[in-house]
Amino acid sequence: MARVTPADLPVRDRLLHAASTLFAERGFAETSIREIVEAAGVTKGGLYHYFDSKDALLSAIHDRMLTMQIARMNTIADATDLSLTERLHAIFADVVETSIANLDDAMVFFQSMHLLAPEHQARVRAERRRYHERLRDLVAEGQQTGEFRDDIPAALVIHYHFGALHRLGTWYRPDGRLTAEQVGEHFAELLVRSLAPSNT
Amino acid sequence: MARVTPADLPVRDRLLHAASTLFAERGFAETSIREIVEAAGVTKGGLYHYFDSKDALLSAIHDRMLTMQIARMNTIADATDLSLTERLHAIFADVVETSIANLDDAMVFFQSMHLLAPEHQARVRAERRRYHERLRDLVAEGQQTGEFRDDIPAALVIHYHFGALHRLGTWYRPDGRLTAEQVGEHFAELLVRSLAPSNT
Amino acid sequence: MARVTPADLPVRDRLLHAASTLFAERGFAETSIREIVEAAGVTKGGLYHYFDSKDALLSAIHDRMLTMQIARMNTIADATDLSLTERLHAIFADVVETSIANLDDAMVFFQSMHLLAPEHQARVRAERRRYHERLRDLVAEGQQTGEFRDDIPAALVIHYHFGALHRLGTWYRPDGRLTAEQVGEHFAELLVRSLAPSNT
Amino acid sequence: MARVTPADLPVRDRLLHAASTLFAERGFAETSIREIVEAAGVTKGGLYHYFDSKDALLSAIHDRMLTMQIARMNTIADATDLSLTERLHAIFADVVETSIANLDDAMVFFQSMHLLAPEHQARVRAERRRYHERLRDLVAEGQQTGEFRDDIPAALVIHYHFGALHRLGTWYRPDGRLTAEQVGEHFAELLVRSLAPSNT
DNA sequence: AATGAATGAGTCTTCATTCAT
DNA sequence: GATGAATGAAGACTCATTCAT
Repeated sequence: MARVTPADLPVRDRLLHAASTLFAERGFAETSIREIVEAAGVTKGGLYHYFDSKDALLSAIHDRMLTMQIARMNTIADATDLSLTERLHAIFADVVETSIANLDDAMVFFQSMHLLAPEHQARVRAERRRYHERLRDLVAEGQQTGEFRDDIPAALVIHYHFGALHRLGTWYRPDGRLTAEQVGEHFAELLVRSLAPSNT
Repeated sequence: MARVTPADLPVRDRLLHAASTLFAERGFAETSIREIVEAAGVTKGGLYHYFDSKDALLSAIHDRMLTMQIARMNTIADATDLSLTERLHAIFADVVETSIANLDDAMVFFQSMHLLAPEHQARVRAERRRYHERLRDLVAEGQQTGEFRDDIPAALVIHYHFGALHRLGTWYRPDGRLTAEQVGEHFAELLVRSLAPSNT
Repeated sequence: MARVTPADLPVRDRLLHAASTLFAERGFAETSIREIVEAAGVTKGGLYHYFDSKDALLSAIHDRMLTMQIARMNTIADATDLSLTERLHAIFADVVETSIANLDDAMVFFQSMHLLAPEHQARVRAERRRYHERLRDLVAEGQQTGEFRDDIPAALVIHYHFGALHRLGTWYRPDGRLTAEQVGEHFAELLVRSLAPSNT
Repeated sequence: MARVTPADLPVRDRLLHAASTLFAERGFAETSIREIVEAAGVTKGGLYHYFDSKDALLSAIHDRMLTMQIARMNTIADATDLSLTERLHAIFADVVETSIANLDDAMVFFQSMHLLAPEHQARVRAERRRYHERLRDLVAEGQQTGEFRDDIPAALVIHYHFGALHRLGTWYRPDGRLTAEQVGEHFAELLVRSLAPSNT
């Protein structure tokens, strides 16, 4: 009877919350529909009333994250009154903070893209690619202006630093020493410093 | 009848190779024993003659990677004639290169530690922790000597940069523009530069 | 498509009936889940909707018998207006009759206690032991009053006569010469006569 | 490496001994060939050199018991210088003692006749039937002479008392209070007393 | 005589999903 | 909107047996 999910939320949200928690904890394939409905305090039939399939649950979690991340990134990237360094710093610190704030969703998002149903996966991958490309372009722009070192391909730089983000869930603990803000600040610092042109 | 695995290897090696490829491609849970034995050109019973369980297959892959990585890292870390920067650079470039050289094994290793059978997992995690701690200590040492910036916790620095390593498999393609050596060099460069003390 | 089981019973009962028949006929280990569901006219998934495992099916059959036998025995044993001889006679005749009336269940019960899951087995054995002890005490009491011969240990006497009961299924045929009542009467007669004190 | 079987016996006997012990302990179906060869300190191929199949092992155990029991019973039954009561007493005491002396074989013999391969089973059943019929005839003869009560069918009497024999293995312990001789004596006593004509 | 690698049919069980109510 | 009984395909694993050496 243990309810890991707030009982006052609408049924659909309870299901999403339970699914996100369980997928993050043990993985998508290792979580059964039975476990999700039990955690959400709903029956099997109930789940299928709101979601077409187990895949649909996963898709919903992805959509939620993707929409939010794209919007926030674009907002900051559009702030042309800031330097490229400042914008990269702000974007990365922000995505780290919001990922920690929604750690279950974020980990599901980062680690199970390949499990999405093919057609949904294509869409998510496309939007994700655009996200990365926009960041890559910021880096490339800085490399042309001399603000950033230019001896490392911009795309690789983005891959590199987003790797760190994707693994947050394996070591970050909300009750640990560091706040989300601090981690965001540290990560962003490492990112921009790694792009500093050599002194010579 | 499609054989994705060299037919001249001993059966046990064919199985390990097939398992590694498939686990890396679609994940452990998403790969069935049937798929593995078909890829290896062996029967189901044959697999269970060499491995006690699907978990044992995963464990064998982990052991192979773990042993190699620890040995290589220690060798370089012990080279006290090199500066800390040089050693960190060499270690990271090396682990990147060897991970790319054994990309399937490496991705399985990095992404499915949590799926290992409990007792095996404990052992792997312990050795992995020692590995990280040794690297963290190198960073901390450099922070004390002033060789590295000291405003970011050493442990977080290690988590950060190994995140990039863990995600290699999601974007690196052997037939792409960059060789393993180049990626190793770039990654190591980003790592050591990110630790450069501020100029002020 | 051969249905050996009444089609009008609830699914759970059909499964129990089919399992009992097959376990009695060929043994627990020699009966497959597939055979049970085919005999019950149900699908495999259906069985697992009602029973957690093949063991659970066996346990359910045991519980049914155990509960009935204990209740009936206690009722008769409590009838202190009857002599010990009369009570032993009545108890044994009754258990023989009810075992024949539920011959499949009874044979499964008597012959496969050792196959029960450990924790269930412990409970069943404990209750069975109390059952035997109560009967043994009736015999011992009669040995002290002189109603029964006292040159043979009471516990051995019970083991002896219940052996006969346990093997009923190997020779009794409902369509044979003897009714359940007759067998019960004969068995009880042999039991009480074997306890008669010697004439000297 | 635990060898439960005397190492100095010929291989064939080691295998029979190991099989008998394991079949008696956990049942035929629950014992695997692997367990037998490990207990006997032999390889799988070795077993199949001496026995055609798992069934053949079981058959060999049955043959051993059957041959012995028939011979001993006939010897005593032929002793026409003894009364029917004396002969029945002697036969039953003897079969109890020899069953205890070879308890594993005996339990396998009594409890797994139905698992024999069909053609072997037919032969064993036929011989077993003759064995029972000869005993039944002794009882019937005594019923005609008035030495035994005649209100209970002779065949049922035999079924009854051999039931006790078949269950010996479930409660008899070699290290318990009673010797094989004592149990044989007690059992035979219960048998002949149960056949005593009524006093009236 | 003996080995042990290899087979393949068969076992129990899980699970996402459907549908009559 | 919601239930939960029922489905059937698929899963990991076991095991008696064979056969080249």
